[in-house]
Amino acid sequence: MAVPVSAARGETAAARAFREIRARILSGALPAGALVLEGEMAVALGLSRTPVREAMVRLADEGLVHLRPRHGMQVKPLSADDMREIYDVLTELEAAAARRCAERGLDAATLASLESAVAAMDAALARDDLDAWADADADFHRRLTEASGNAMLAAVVASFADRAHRWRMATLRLRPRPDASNDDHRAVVAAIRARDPARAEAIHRAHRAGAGEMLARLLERLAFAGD
Amino acid sequence: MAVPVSAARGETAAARAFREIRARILSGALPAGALVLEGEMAVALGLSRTPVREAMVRLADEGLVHLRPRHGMQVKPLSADDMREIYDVLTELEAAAARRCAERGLDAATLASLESAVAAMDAALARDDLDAWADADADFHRRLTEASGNAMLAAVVASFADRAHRWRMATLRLRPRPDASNDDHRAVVAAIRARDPARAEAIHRAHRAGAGEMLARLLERLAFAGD
DNA sequence: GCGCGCAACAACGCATGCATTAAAGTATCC
DNA sequence: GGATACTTTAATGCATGCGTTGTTGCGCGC
Repeated sequence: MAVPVSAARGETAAARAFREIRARILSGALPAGALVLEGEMAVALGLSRTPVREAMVRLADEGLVHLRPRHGMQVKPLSADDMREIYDVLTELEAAAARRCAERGLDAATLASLESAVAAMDAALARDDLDAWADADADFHRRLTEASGNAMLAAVVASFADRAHRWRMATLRLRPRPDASNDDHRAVVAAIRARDPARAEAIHRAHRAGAGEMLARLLERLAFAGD
Repeated sequence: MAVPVSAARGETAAARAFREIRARILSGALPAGALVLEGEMAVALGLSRTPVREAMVRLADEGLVHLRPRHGMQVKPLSADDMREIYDVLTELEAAAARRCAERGLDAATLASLESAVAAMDAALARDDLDAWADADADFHRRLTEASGNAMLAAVVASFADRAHRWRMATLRLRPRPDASNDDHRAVVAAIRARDPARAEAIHRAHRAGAGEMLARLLERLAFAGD
């Protein structure tokens, strides 16, 4: 069973370890709090400890895990407060991205790509496919930040979205139907198209802040129920 | 000469390598564009390649260097546009931090620590000690973001401040005397003390945006002059 | 019966060696 | 004379081994 998982040609073992461990965390295969030893993961991936160790260091740097010498890598449990911190950062940076898009003005192709992402969200919701909706939603946010023209901002947002990803997925079916989200996104795109920076920023800020607070409260309820 | 530089007790070799290489980059001892092989750095630090390699991976993740297999680690040259991207992120996040400080209200000790940082900037400027001024300035920004109550935001800001650090230092004596900076900081602290979030955010935003644009233009002039 | 100390074990952190591979230099052919 | 192919060299990426260190379990003493 030490089959190298989907061995991409030319990919280094370290990159593969990073990608694979990250995927297992984001998918929930490695649940929050899980302790994984270097040796275990090395065997599981069919590699030696060296590339696995490198991957763990990178994941720790990105905030997904915590390294506890002699105890292994621990998948970081996220508290409601952590979620608020993450969403505060996302709110500020994405709202700024929306404003920048409206200021710069986007070309027709980029605008169309944003609108098609919203359309995908609508379609997913219409058929009650929440997983597809979440994918389309993440896609929209990614395209928006990339369209801002600031690649470093987009990278930070992507990293923070990663950290929150597990919990967004875990609460996907516990939260109200996200019809309002689709409306918000549509309004943001409209504001960008209308070259109205203040409106684009305000709508997106309210959207993210609201979503963050909702998730944080949901986590608080879950933690309470779990006790 | 393979003397382990300031070997802190209990610090792992990898941590030491990371800290030392980072320090050399920030201080300019390793100039932008410099190519350093794993083996060279390992000898220079009196370590083996393994911890050095780990440090290089981390530095690459943090955006300070670029890994070019067979060519070594290259200290990232920063363009004026890179500087604008960095400062845009800093502007958004620090302005948010200032707002949050004013919203939450800071205890007397934290407010005093911010004011003492401004006082240190004043004192440094009064004796024309620009290096001390830059240290005090960095200290102020660090304390402000940490006081925001959002540790993740503070960590991102610190990371981006690192990336810009080399160029701030390089242009320290080419820019106008930063008297206005001190005034801005004083005004931000006053707004926080007065619990005026909008004013705290607006002042700090203008401060960072102005500084970023000045630095970016300075870099453009330098690049032009360097050709 | 409880607490403290010691010993065995296991994971880690690092060094080292090896195979791979890309780059550079050289020689040969056109 | 120039270009191409081959050889050589060297840096990398990874595996492995060893010393260190922290932990856990057991035994002994109180």
